[in-house]
Amino acid sequence: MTAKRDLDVFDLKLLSEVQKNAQLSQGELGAKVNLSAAAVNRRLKRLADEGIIKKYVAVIAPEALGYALNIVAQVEVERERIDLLDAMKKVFEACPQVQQCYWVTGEWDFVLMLAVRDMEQYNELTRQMFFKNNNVKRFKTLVVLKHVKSGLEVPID
Amino acid sequence: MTAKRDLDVFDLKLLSEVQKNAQLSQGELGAKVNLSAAAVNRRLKRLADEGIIKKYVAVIAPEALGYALNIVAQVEVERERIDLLDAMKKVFEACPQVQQCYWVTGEWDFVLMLAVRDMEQYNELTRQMFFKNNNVKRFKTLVVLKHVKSGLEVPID
DNA sequence: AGTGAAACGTAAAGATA
DNA sequence: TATCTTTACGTTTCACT
Repeated sequence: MTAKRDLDVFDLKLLSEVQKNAQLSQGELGAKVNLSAAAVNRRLKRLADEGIIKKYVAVIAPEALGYALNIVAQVEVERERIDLLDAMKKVFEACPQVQQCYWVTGEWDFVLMLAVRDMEQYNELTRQMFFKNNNVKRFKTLVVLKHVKSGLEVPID
Repeated sequence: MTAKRDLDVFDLKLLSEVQKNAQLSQGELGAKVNLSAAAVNRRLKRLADEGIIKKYVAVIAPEALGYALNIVAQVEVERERIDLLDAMKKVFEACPQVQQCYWVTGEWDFVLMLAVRDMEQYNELTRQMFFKNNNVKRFKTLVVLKHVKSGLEVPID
């Protein structure tokens, strides 16, 4: 998260590759982008040091762990007092079943993506996070029928 | 995606670690879960072979590439004919700015998470994907003010 | 032309699988 | 033990004097 440098075409190609697949060796990456393994190593290290590569993670199949159900929940709050909002964010953030939570403008205040075992677990979570919280004015549930696309890949032009 | 085996406590701990940080060496992972590096190696390989670990990826800071704006778009379709839906899915899937797309029940048919450079790019995308498509009945835009939480981590009990 | 910074490739050393 | 990563070293390029 340090300097603001311009990324050249090698950096962009490397980022494009590793955000799709971080398992290639630096030698293999080098072959793809026309650089030596050492150059790849230096560039990846630099990109990580600068915070451009935030982390490396394994992506797990949720079904394998019994988390086959995804739900989009939209939440409107009663009052937009900053301390109340912060308290809600903390609750959402701390809940392992909340994979993603966005604070948004528009008709709703929060959009959450949840991964749950089943409807019963979702009902329980709504009780905990929504009904119990008297700053939640209303919420709406959208059940995911199918993942058309899911990832965190950033477009690289 | 082969066998359906029961995951033991070591597997679960390993999955929990690598989905947060896939950069630890197998030796370091072993120290965390009380296993030898070789055992960690065998287990990770097996988890990958079984499709439980789907892939390893680098997570990139979108701002570093000029993608500082996220938008949740909700779409309702005109007709739920399967061929029309499939055509829409293909369009959403193929668009690099669409990070995630879910087919859902309820008030809307699709929920999309977009990463765009600016509002202008979003407007352009709505023209391409929504206005041009006469199976899109209506859509609603929620602009993300803040990422409270974002990831693909599966809860591990 | 001369100097310094940045980045490369090769190759050896060190760490990991 | 084989492979991959990291570092050291000498070389190239380029911007600026």
